Amino acid sequence: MTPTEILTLYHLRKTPTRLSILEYLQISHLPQSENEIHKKMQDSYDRITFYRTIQTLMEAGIIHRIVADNTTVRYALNHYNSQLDEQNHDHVHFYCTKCGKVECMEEVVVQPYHLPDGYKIEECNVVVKGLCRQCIIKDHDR
Amino acid sequence: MTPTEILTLYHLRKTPTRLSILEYLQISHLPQSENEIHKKMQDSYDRITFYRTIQTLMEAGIIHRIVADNTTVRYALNHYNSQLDEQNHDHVHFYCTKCGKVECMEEVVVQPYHLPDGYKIEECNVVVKGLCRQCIIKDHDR
DNA sequence: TTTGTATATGAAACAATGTTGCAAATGTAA
DNA sequence: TTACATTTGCAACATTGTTTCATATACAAA
Repeated sequence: MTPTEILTLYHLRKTPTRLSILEYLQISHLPQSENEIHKKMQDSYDRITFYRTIQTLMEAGIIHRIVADNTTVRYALNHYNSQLDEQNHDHVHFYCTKCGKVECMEEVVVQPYHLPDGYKIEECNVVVKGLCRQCIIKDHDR
Repeated sequence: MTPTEILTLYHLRKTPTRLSILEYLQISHLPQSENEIHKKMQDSYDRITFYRTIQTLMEAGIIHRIVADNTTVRYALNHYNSQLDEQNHDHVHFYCTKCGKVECMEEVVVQPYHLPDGYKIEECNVVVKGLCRQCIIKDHDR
């Protein structure tokens, strides 16, 4: 689905900032930070617009925010289960403590948690921290 | 264990800022934000010292940081299993999306996750978001 | 194609949080 | 009491989050 098609589907206006962010997230293998998105968009970038665009896309359920750390925030497209036409972002996120890379582990599903009576669970975020393949290899070389 | 005893145990100097933060976290039922700690410490508070004290206490394993959200960071004392004298902060954190409260759910243990070969897991953070008892009750009243 | 209008943008202005370098202050061991 | 390694607090700055409001724009309807 193209960025234009996505915005049409969600009844959102096709503004340049929205289209640019969606385009960039689509071609990105990994979740991207504001800074990384900024670099790609160059001059056409305005922080306030970025901020509001992110809000809009998140509220619509088009993207999700990954908070890996108190200083590490990334954004990624939601993936859809085409059969159910339903959102499927109940996956685990991986954060490499050495290189700072963040990954959506689409195949690793979040376990259900039970809280004491009286709590209502809406969502569950899981961030697994450790070393990625590349960083383990670099470690061995030393 | 008193703050003084904790710092002695970890071979850290007993400075006023460290003692104040530990004292406050000990009497706090819930994890506290920098802002909340700041209010308690009043004039004797310096942001840079706070920042570095938090680093020191976290590195020592005395406290842990809970990142519930990109704008919600709290700190809490680690709890110890007195029998094993070992750290036990592999618990789930709850974040109320209505009142912003954060809780350590000591009794809800983090499920083990398996990542593809090549990843080395060091730590796993779980934040369950939803409504707390009080906010559910308030919701019903409306 | 033009136009009206609800929506989105971007400037200004500010709050909160994270971070480093460095000189002065201080905790603690001798 | 002293010596010194450690810690503090100031200055200075970077990043991120947020609101208000006038202007610009997307797009539906004429």
